[in-house]
Amino acid sequence: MLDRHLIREDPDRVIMGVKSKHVDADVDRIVALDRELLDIMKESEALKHERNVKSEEVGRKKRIGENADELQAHLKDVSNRIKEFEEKDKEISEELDTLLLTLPNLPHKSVPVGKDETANIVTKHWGEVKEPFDGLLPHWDMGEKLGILDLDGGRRVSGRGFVVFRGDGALLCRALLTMMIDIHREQGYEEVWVPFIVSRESMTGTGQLPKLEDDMYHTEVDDLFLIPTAEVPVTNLERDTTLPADRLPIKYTAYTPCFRREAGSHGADTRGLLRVHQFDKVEMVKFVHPDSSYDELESLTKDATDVVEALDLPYRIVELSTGDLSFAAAKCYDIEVYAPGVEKWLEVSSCSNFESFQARRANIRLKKSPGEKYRFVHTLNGSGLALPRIIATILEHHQTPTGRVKIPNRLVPYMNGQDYLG
RNA sequence: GGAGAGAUGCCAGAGUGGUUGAAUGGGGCGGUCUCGAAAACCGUUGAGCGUGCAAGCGCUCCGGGGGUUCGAAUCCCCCUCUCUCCGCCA
Repeated sequence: MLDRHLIREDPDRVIMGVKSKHVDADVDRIVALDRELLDIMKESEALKHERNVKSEEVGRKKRIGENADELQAHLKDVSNRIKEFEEKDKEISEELDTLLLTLPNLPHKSVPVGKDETANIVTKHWGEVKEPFDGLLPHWDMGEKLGILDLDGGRRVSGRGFVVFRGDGALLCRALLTMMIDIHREQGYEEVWVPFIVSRESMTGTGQLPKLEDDMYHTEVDDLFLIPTAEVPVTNLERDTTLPADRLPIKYTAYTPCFRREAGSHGADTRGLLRVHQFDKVEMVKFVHPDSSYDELESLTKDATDVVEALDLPYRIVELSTGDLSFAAAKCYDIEVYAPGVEKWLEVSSCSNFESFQARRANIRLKKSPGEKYRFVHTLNGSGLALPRIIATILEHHQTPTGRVKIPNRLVPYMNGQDYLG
């Protein structure tokens, strides 16, 4: 949600921002409704003032036994007019609120302007991209060969886009999750374990709804949603709270499965582990003081890349352009690892600053000191990391010409001491 | 799923139609006292919106929504949540 003052005072900036994200939203209509609402409010407040003052007079007269019939009749009329204004107010507010939810966050001024991902900027490279050797298998073949990945099993149980890990593959999942969480705990995050199914309010609070409803798994009878990311339950942990500045930053990390219908995405990029309907992920979420959120974004990104480095995987950081930025984000870095089997950079983490966009929707305020104007905290989150593509990359990057897969040193203790698969 | 009880300010807890935005206590903050601290005493302490350079003024908010009334924290209806008991169950 954007600040109504901003929309009121600088509609051009909002229009430009919305356009740069390729979102179709009627800002002019919003500005007009906002104005209309203000006018209604002023008139109706004047009437309410009259009602309050004169009602008190009625009370006073009655107490001393005076007749107040005439005054009461007049006030009846005032009350009816107030009611009319309130009906109008309600009608317009509803339309305005609906429209406000369709407005995306505005990109930060540092974000490269561009129409899509071709305008993204690579800001950092780390590690050596591996030249594919003869016989290097893509992860789906390697996984099946090692007996740790069962794509048919997933299909049989749930359908296309679901996978099963077996034996050391399942162990690898647990090992990765535990290692990641341990790293984040060392970095100062509190580990939380949260519900995987959430209410409509929570989905709206972080901005998935109303826009992305088709991408969610939804339980009809209870109107609950399977989470697409831990961002949703963890950010909503602080919904409707006021946080004192000295408690910030608050840093949470959580493992959750993630459920995505991925409506409409089929084809080349969906093979093997590249795009699945259910996957596991460790997430970091931060609630920070609005003045320091961009510093916090840098450290969040660093916290995510620490994990990639612990896994000895080459990566690059991509700064997303305005056209590639998600609905709620003001700025975002993607972390991509290179998988030599599929010869692709795979996105394994998105680290975003949402500024006050989510906090305003979810009503997460900053406790103000006396005399200060009230503000919302800033929220950020980043994956640290998403499992399937990390596993795919491990199976490809750490694959040896002898047909085995080397376990990164840091992960070995979590694999019960095992240093190779196969 | 059934029965009952409840939801008030940072917390506890009064308040059943007319100076109640809200008693009282605790906590927080400021002060007096003290070398300092504690104790004691005094003062202060909710939020949002609108308007204004500001001081201020106005409106709204006692879980949420609707209703009755000149006037509602207080009366009526619906919903949500919490607690207790019963049932069911991993």
